[in-house]
This record gives sequence, structure tokens and C-alpha cells, in this order.
Amino acid sequence: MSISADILRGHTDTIILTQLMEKDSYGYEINKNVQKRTQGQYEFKEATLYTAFKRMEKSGWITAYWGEDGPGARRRYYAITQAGKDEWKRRNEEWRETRELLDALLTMEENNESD
Amino acid sequence: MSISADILRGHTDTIILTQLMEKDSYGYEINKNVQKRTQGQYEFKEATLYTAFKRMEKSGWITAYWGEDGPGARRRYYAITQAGKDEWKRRNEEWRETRELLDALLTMEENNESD
DNA sequence: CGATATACTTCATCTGTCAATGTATTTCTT
DNA sequence: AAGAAATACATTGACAGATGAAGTATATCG
Repeated sequence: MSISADILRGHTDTIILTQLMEKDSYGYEINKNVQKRTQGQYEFKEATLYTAFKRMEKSGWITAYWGEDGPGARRRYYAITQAGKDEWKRRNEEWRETRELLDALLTMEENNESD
Repeated sequence: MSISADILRGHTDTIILTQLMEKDSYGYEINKNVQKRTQGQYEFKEATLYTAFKRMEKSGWITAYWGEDGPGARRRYYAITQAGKDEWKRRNEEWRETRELLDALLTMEENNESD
């Protein structure tokens, strides 16, 4: 994991919501997908992940249910709510803005004497 | 300020270092520049700003000195050190990586049955 | 003379992250 | 069959960065 996590702070919920926009899922699977999508460059710490689920359930963005008792360890599935979808949209727009802001703030300006 | 600050958490130092890469500066001026560069969309809270100076001085990335006693309130100027320049470079690269990671993580994938 | 802008400082509090630890089941290896 | 590894979730205490609030001080403008 090459990216220091503090930089991604605040994006945890959005990353999870993005996956729940596609389909219901559970913690372990979501984290495997994060690894896959980033080619192993990033993954959530377990505590971070499950803390986020709690937080988002409380906020009403996701709901939870236990998976059917099949083979393997029991899974707690999460589904995104309409409020969650709205929140995802808002945060996605925010990300685009943030990206532009930071691109502007992390670039050195030319020294314009005429300015 | 339209961007929720938690999203920029962890970037505070990098934003300040960027400005010190150009020239020595002081808190108030740096913050005005942030406002200018973001067209008023963002500015630091004072406590955030001065906490960051303390932190970076301690880390050896910047040094401080009092400005000449001219007109107006006294100013505490900051200069970036070589270690600070190295750190800036590292963080700038990190930002580029982060941007790509988040672009990947906040995008919904197509449902490829063939995948 | 009072308001506003400039300029810096400290402290208590809040929030998200995470190391550590624990529980439980299944599958793979030897 | 025993032991290791993978799957899967949960909780707790500690830590670090951000910030509201309050304070200090000087200069300018009406």
C-alpha cells in the first residue's frame, strides 16, 4: 500500500458507496475489489471498513442484512438506499471539484511581473 | 467554501509547501493566495494554518523568522528547507497517484459477463 | 473613536483511521 | 486428522489533523 491513508481520509464512504451502486455486497468482497481496482496499491484496514459500515448505516445511506446460510463464513450484506444514492452523487461531484482545486493548489505559478 | 474540509485533510501541508516553493511567505498571505487560486472556493481556518506551520517546523520542512518591523502587524515568515523540497516532491507524486486511484475507485464499472 | 482589516497564538473538542485482539467457519496442505 | 491459511465480521483504545472559540496587537478608514 503505497498511498498514505490520511490522504484518502474522507473518501472511504464514497468508495464503498460506489461499489454498492453496482450491487449489494459485503465487507470482504468490497475490500478485494478495492485491491483489484488499484492493482494492489490500496486496501482498507478492517477496522476502517467496518467502522464505515456502522457510520453509513446510522446516516441512512445503507441498510444491512445477513446473507443466506450457505457454505463459508456468514456474510453481512449491505444495500444502498435512495439517500445513499443521492449522497454518492453529491460526493462524486465534490471529488471532481476537489481534484481541480488541488491541481490548482499544488502547481507552482509562473512569476508574472505583469501580474 | 463549498468543499467539505475532511476531503482536503492531509493536503494542508502540501498546499503550503507549494507556495513556499515559490517564495518565502507568511500565514495571512498564503491563505489569501489559496482563496485567489480557488476563486474563493476554499480557504484555511486560521487554527488549521498555524497548526500546520508548527507541525512542519518540527518536521524540519520549513524554518521561520520575523519580518522586518515595517508598517502593519508583525509577520512571521516561513522558508522551505531542502528536506521540505524533497517532501514536496514526494507529496506531489503521491497526489498524482491518489488522483488516479480515486478516479478508479469512484467510477462504476460496466457489468462484463465475460470478465 | 469605533469598525474593519491585517496578523498571529493557544486550547479543548471532534472525527476518522488503525493496531490489536477476538470470534467463527471453511479449505488447503501435509 | 492435525495445523495453517483464507474467509468473514466485530470491538476497543489510542492517535493525529482539523477547527470553533477566544485572545493579543497594530494599522487604516470613515
